[in-house]
Amino acid sequence: MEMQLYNTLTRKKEVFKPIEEGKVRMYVCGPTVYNYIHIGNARPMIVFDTVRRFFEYKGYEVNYVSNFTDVDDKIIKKANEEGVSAKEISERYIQAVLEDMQGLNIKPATKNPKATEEIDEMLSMISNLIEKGYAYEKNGTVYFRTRSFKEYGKLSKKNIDDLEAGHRTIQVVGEDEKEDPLDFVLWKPKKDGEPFWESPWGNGRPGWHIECSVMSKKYLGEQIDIHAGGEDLIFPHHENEIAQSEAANGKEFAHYWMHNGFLNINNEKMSKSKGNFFTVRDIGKQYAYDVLRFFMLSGAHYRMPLNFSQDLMEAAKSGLERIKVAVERLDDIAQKKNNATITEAEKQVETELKALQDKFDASMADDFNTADAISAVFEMVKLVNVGIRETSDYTLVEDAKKRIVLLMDVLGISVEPVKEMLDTEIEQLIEERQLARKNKDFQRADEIRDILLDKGIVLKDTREGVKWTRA
RNA sequence: GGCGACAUAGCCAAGUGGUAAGGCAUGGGUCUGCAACACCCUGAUCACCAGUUCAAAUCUGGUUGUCGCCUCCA
Repeated sequence: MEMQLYNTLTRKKEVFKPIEEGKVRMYVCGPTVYNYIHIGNARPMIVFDTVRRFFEYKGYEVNYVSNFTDVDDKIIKKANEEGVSAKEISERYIQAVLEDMQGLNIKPATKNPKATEEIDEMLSMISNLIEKGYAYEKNGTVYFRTRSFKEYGKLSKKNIDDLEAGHRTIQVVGEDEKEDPLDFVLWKPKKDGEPFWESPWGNGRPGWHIECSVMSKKYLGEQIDIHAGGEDLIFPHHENEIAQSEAANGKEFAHYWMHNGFLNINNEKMSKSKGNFFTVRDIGKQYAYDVLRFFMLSGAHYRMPLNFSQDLMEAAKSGLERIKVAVERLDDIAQKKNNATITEAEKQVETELKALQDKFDASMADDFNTADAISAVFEMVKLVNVGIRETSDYTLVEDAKKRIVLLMDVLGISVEPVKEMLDTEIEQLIEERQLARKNKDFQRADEIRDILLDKGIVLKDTREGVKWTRA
């Protein structure tokens, strides 16, 4: 199947053609680890993990690299505030990010390089850029000579002269020593109390942009298929990466640039000052992580802005529940292992399920239209709710269930019913209640239901028998 | 000032030339001892104006409105 994805570089949807047949090399800019990640950080993680899962579902082997920026002004600031080392801060939050990602069902990357562990390669690329005349050193700082890279601005579609005009009013430290205000830092000298590494230009640390160029090259090669991140990274981060990598390697860096839209809170940009700043953990206290993931994938196309609110999360929660309940029902019916003849109507259900899976695939293959793909899943749900009965042959039922579970897995959401053993005490109470109901002793039956409710067990008398959930 | 995006039912949202997917909510119904859950059914001519076309939400031009980037930021 041909896959199309929107390439920021060309501002068009393009047919995906991998560098190496059957393989995808993708790099996703990861977080700077100075705090717990917020739900805005979670969007690219979820979106691009889903991109990866779809490629894998289609048989591609994906080499997925995503970095941790573990040396940075914000990390150092936080370390100073707490009176601990920068390393302690970054390690603490890398651990936290990994936990959050696991909660969000984000597949572990093939490699999560850390900037501080790749310093040698950074020095080497910087030296290379200096040798080729693309960079220069002044008082311990190495700058990239922006105008020397002729294609600068090709990703963000910025005119280099407009940029310079815009910058004129902004005085940055070190501005005077730059050859050109547009030049950006590859290596900066250490200040007191900052972590540093030795370099030919004195002790210091790398600039932000060079990290990704280096880590991408080391783990994926000089040319990669997809480079992804939030849309705010287009300029200057990704523009600078292109300049560095293409100047150093002499070939096109990434074929496809993918960017996700921003997440807003109640239609406003999330910021600490507005008090609408939520970490993934904050939300996790109120909603299951899969609800957040479902919300991100169903609420809007990945390139569009996505609004976050309590109401929208509630809607996502209800919608996901609908899918889960349908799968649970199929699972219950399948357990019965009915052997029955498959009716014409049921054959039709199978045919339509197959068609809906094709619809799902087509939507995903069209620039990862997850919202549209999810609508196909909902159509499957309705189809099986109506078309599959208690007495249906179990092979049919299992097939239907597997299909829905599979597609939801592509989206990184597990809808497989979780089988939990009830405590024997609770089990006995439920049995006793069933007996009471049978004898029409409804007073006792309700009493038992209340007892269980106190323990957080909600009973549901469904057509398939008594079910329970934890409140 | 430069670059760009968006405007579809109460809400979210898909759809880029052939006559409006899906979800949430609402209302109606089925099931049930009751309740809860669940399930089924239920709604829009697509910001506005002009144009192209046999045909436009979908293309072109304009208007209005909302938003993003241009500075650390997913």
